Amino acid sequence: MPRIGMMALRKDALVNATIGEIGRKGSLDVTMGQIASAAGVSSALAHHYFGSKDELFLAAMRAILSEFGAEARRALALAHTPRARLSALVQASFGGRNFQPEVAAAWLNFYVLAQTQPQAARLLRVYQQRLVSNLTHALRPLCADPKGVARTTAALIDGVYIRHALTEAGPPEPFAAITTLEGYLALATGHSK
Amino acid sequence: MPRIGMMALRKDALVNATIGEIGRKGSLDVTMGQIASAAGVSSALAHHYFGSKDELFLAAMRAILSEFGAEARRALALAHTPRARLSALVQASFGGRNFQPEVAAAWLNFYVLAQTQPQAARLLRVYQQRLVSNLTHALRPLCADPKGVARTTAALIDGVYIRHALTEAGPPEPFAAITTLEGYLALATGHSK
DNA sequence: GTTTGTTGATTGACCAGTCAATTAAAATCC
DNA sequence: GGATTTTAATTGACTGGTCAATCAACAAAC
Repeated sequence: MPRIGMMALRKDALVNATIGEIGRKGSLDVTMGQIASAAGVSSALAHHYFGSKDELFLAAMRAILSEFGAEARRALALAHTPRARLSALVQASFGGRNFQPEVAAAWLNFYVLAQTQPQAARLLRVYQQRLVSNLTHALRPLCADPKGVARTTAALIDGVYIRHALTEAGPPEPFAAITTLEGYLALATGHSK
Repeated sequence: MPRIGMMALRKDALVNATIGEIGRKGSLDVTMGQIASAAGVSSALAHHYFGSKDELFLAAMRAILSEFGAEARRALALAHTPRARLSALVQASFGGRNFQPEVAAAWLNFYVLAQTQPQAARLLRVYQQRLVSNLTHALRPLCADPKGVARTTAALIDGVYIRHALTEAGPPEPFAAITTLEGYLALATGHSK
């Protein structure tokens, strides 16, 4: 079996399995064994590659965060006006794999993890600061208090996102979430999408 | 030792200890032993009165929810205009024991519990529906889309609340939170506080 | 023959829930 | 009012099970 280059493959599979299992179970109370067998390997291998459960969780969190970051950058690149950049950020928050129920549930659990794990807290702070900073930048030409509106927008995104994670609806339904955010932004900037 | 009437006393102490320990630890990963000794009793007694850890958690959740409900009712009773009722609901959300860091942290964890425990999910749904319904009622004479604004307001409350729980600030600082909410409501209704 | 990948078996700790036993207040009876 | 029976309160000790982490060993590619 030992073809070389398995490491990256297995790490990926384990990270995805971690997100999946946390999402499915809706809790951080998943065992290394469950994660490992969801990834098709033994629990010993998960320890071999990640060292500890905490580090595996952090890796999963980093994966989600960087996936969101990539999506945000992609959407921002296509938007050429400040107003369009706002909508791009909203769409990135509520689109793609980021809005699938299991990922949303995992995200909620990472919020909890951040209360115990300093590293998780750091990751979350970076994400939040980047989002607020992006929003502020886009809002600067559009309203009088860009920073305040950006903070409110970020909080609203979190709130809507969490409500979505809780009402474990079957199919992801981002329209309502996006509409809510666009409604607020139209109000706060005076510019509709 | 067996003075009668201990039951209510001990149940209260255990429920408060549960909230306290979950808040302190920032996670549902607290043992019956920790909770019990924080309440000054043995873990066997906690089981004796509550039967299981799940039921103790549910009791703690009910305590938080009903405390919030009481505060909301009290604040609503003092408000005699729709606009004042809105502010009363905001103040109840961000005031009192409800906004103390440990309670906020516990609240966040109950969100997670609601993904596993059907009863916890039910409690949370009831709270959310009541809040949206109260907000809608107050908003009806103030704006064109009371239900939509109510839902947005509820999501914003959740988002702001959770950000507060995460940035484990030392002293509770409700002013910023209330200002954020009042800012949105002024925008959405055209009426400042 | 060395490196990389992989696992089964094991360990050590921890924990929810149970139980039998103990205490002393309260209720009932004479 | 004293004796005794019931009942509430309380705990220490125990159990069955779970799980993260370790380790020694094996397999196959290089």
